[in-house]
Amino acid sequence: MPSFDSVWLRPDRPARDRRLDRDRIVAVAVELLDSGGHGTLSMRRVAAELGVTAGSLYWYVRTKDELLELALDRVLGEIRADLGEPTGLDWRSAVAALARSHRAMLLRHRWVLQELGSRPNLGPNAFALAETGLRLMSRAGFADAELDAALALVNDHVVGAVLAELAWRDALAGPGPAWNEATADYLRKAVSGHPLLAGRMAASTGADPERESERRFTFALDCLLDGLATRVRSLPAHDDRPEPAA
Amino acid sequence: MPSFDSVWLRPDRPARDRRLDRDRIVAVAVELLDSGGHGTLSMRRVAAELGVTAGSLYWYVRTKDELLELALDRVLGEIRADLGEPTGLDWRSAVAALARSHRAMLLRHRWVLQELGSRPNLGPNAFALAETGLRLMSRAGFADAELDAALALVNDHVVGAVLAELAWRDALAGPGPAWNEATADYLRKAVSGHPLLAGRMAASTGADPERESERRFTFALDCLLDGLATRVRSLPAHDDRPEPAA
DNA sequence: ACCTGAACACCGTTCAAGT
DNA sequence: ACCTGAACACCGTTCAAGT
Repeated sequence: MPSFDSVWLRPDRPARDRRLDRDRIVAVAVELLDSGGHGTLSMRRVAAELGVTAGSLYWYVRTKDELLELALDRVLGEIRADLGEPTGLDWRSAVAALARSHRAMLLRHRWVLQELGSRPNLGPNAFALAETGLRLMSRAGFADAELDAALALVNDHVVGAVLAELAWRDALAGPGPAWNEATADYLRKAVSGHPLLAGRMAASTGADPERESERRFTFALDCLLDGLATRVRSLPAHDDRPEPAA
Repeated sequence: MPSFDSVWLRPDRPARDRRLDRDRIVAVAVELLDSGGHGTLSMRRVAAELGVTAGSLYWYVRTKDELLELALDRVLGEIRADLGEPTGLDWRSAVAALARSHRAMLLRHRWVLQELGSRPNLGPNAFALAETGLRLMSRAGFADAELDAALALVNDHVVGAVLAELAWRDALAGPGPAWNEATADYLRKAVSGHPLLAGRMAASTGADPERESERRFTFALDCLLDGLATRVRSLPAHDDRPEPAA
């Protein structure tokens, strides 16, 4: 157990005569991650991109892991926070819009999912995003323990769905140049004992994977919101003042 | 784009006078991953554990990534496949049992989630698991496009929920020795503009995180199954013969 | 205060050479 | 056929020394 000493406890150093700051470093890191995933991110490469030596980064950031933490929070800021304010949308539409914005961000930055599971997320944008979600669920009529359970239901599904989507995206792009005869043979044999799976695979070959993903996401979202809706009517309409502290 | 040349296309070499095989290598890899995550898995370490040099592993496995693929499929085999056979359970209970078994595996092997998103999963246990899930959903009354959408809904939620759970597990263990005053200060300030979040955090301090996770998982599962149930009655009861091929 | 340059202890992977 | 041993091209991180 490392002693609890998060990046968020140590603010950026005040500017003086230097050539670096956290902001520029994080920007380069996000760029590298976007361009080629974790494989293309190294301290040496970030430094090179900034015209500097690797060691100098450690003046601003304690470890590579901290840099990833900062990068994660930065892209979390891309999710629509305006949905927290009253928008005139009914709660289902608002929750769906937040989920779609969340999903879009995860698809833009494919490396983010690897980060989400590895540590608690203590950046300001993470907190702001959570509050936005809680606001929507609160307006929907949830409170107390059900408030975060309802939000988690939607958030967790977005994350899980995009994870699966990313894993299969390239493969489902269909018989590209990489699909040789041996691959087809293996797949045939692998599903031979699995009739339902074979049926689904046959039915989905040739389908546009992007549209397919959209369809599934919409189906899932509808299911989730239906499930939530049955639990909502028991509660009176609820405004978004803070709950009394415990 | 690497040409498509999965591990699953190249069977293990026939046994002769050798000291290694895929099985032993994968077993050691899983052990190392379980004990300390990705950080403790290296080709050199696996080799050392087997009394061998790193280079020799490459006789059985093309890359470290392939080794991870094999390790993933191995632990996928720990999920209850017996639920695919008729059990006498109603479909909700059967789906719930599969989801719980899935979740338990992910919690036992915390490194698995990192693998799930990184590539399509072509191992035999992955296919068998998919067929099991499809069987349950088919018995529930789903067919065609809704068959895999329904399964994905449940699977994706399990994955997303465990991801979030693992991220927060240690932190929510509460004010351990690592929680110094600075951390508390930071958290207070960070949630100060977020009343709903502050309320939830206050309400959850001191709660047993394991029980809390269980509660949320159950809530979510109930929601999902309710959502699915409303879509199921329109279809006649359905046996699990293969669908006609396309 | 900020950055360099060199070093340390690791990696994954390749490949001649041994048996 | 199977494994060794050395090498290559990288890593993250540390730290004296420079400015």
